[in-house]
Amino acid sequence: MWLMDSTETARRLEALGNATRLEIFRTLVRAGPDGLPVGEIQSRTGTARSTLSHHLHKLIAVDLVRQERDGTTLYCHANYSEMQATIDYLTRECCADARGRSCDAA
Amino acid sequence: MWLMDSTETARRLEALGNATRLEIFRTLVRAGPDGLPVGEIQSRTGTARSTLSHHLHKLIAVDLVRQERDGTTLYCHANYSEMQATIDYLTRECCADARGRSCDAA
DNA sequence: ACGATATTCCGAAGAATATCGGAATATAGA
DNA sequence: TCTATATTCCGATATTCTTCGGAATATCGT
Repeated sequence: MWLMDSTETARRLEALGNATRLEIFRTLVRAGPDGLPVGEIQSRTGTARSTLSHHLHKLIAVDLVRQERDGTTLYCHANYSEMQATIDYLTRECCADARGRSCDAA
Repeated sequence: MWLMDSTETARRLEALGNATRLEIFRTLVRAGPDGLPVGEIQSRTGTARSTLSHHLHKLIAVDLVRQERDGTTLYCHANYSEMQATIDYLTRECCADARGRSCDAA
């Protein structure tokens, strides 16, 4: 099993650490594996098209979102497994002390 | 049980979404509940004092870190329960689709 | 090829961030 | 009170981010 490193995690948290992008990502996650066209994200979140494109690219750059073209429309999907890997990192590295005691067990 | 909201989560992810701050936070988490003096974090992470102070305040502002004075030294502690609440938010809102299916179950 | 639709790229303005060295502040001990 | 130590605040710079409107690009159906 591949374990994420600190730098990559920071890059992903930075990507999610913006209210607009977190909302975009949540929208994609809720949409399920089939994803959503960019235009649909646009109308659901009310983000300007160019701004949305910019934010999507930030999420794509850290592999939390993927795009797939179908004709003229681009479908965006949340990358569930990479998101899970990120959460796993946080649980493992940011939630347990040196003795491996988890913070929710305290 | 209090559930975090999207805005607060974004603010926390932004705080952790910087390689230097993530390293600082990890250092505090590993140190355990007793925490560490600022000077100790400084020598462990090699961050310049003023920079470290700046970053610590960002973490404190989102309640992921707490400080407590003992004489001339300030002890910093990771706030485990708020970190856990943040991870819970991610698991709940960013890792399960509309039917509540979790991404690690896929 | 043309028109309609979907999306991205360009350029730009303003705001926020990361980082540092050095000055200022607070506390303890002699 | 004086000195030493611990930490924060100040000011400054270079970089990056957010956001937008409009132009450019890609694809489809006719």
